[in-house]
Amino acid sequence: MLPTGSRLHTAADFAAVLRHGRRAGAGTLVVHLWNRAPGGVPTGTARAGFVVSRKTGNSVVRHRITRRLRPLVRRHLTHLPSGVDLVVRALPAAANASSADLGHDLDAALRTAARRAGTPVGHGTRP
RNA sequence: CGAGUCGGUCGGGCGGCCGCGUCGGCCCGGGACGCACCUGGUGUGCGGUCCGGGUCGCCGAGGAAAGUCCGGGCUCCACAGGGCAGGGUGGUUGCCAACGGCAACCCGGCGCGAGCCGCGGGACAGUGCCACAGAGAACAGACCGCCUCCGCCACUCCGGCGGCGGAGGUCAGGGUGAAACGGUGGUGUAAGAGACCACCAGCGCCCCGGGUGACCGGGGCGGCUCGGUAAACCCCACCCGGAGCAAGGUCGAGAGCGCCGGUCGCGAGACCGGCGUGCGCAGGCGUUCGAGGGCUGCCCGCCCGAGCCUGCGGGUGGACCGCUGGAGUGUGCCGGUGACGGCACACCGAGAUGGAUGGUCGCCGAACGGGAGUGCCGAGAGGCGCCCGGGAACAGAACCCGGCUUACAGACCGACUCGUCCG
RNA sequence: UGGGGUAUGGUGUAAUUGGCAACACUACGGAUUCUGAUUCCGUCAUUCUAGGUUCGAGUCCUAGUACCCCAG
Repeated sequence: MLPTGSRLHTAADFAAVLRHGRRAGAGTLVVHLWNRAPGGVPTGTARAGFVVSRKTGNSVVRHRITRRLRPLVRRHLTHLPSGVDLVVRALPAAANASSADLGHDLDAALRTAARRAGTPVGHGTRP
């Protein structure tokens, strides 16, 4: 589990990011990126949340996807500017994707989303 | 050795790096509180408490955590009672907190057997249904056949015999069907038939014996045979309040309203702070005539009772408790055929909240697939061994238990049955 | 968490008390035509799965699978 300050907590948080954020997809997942404070007022650290639909698989499959995504997202979270919310939505194809696949797709999706949002995003150090 | 039955246990292991949650210890910082001290500052120290951070340590998914099919605990709402309706269960005796669960036994069916399977009460309380086929299907029926009698015709070795038609008798035989006035043998008869007899099967009643009981064994009598379906309606016996941890509780916030104080204003009033209550508007029904609620539906009766219902708008939508120590787990002894019960000792084994219990890498690794073949056993098939590949099933706590059902790669242990061979 | 519903040819729907699974469209094959369209004929079902009751199950019972809906 990510630290409390780095997580999205309520349905309203998720709805705001999915509604207003920039979207970018890559193979197994879709990334939504939204800056809560565009004026530049720092409102805390970057936060992240995960969405895995029931169509993806049963509970074991869904939980495994979240567990694999969590450390991948954690690496990016420290490089995101404060006030940025991130929602990672896993597609059914993620059910039988390895961690390397997910990490590759996450990097690509984050790059395009950040370019569209005009937010500078530092690259996570990937092996 | 092969084939199989039942019960039980486990359900990948080790390590490196990174990471998460609860609880506890230590350290640091902060908030309010209490106490103490003085140089009387919103100061310093101490104490417990709350929050945040760091660090160390313990522990951290399952046999089904699943489906949510039953039964309970817990919480709230309730509850004088009666009748009808509704739902559930269905051999007997036990076990259990309870159950639709479990055990043993009975009955029926299957299997050579160990064993397995069964919604397994009632069809003389009543109603309904039994298609098609078939002559006839529910207090049945004469199509073919068999037999008797009558009429006509033909043949005749004069004894009869055959054909057609009609009137009857008959269910033995054929054929239909899931099911056809019980089966075999005889007596009897024109031919037949429980019409009669013997044995057997089955039904009902009675008696004796065994068993707590379901039921079993034996004997006698009776009428002579009397279908199936209740997972069709139904009858009988027994059981059944409702909702659910988003239950429910504590604290905080809150719009509106009321009161008090302060500031501004000549004033109406506006703003700020504190306290209390817990919102406003519209419509309908109702407080003697009783709305509404009370074991869900209906009726009778009884009780509570001043609010209730609908629509529109607004506020809060936070934290904590409940939350894990329980019909708990393990071992031993005792009672019981067993389910289970009793006693003693030991142990604490997850508590998340967009939701932790992991991510990644390396090594070892069962099933399984392929190969070399002849190292060992064997007549052979094959087995053990060797090499390569391969890499672990079903599945994730969400208040907690007892079951049931369903999914599941495999491994191991115990008891037993059948077959073959050897002694 | 609680409750309800559906599943039948490729698709959309029928099937009285249990008794021959029906209709329309599509697809395919054939006929008609010089060739097409139209028309006509024919073919296409494990009634979601497994088990049971019954002589007999789409229908009744039990268990499961998939999908959909409602309330908080």
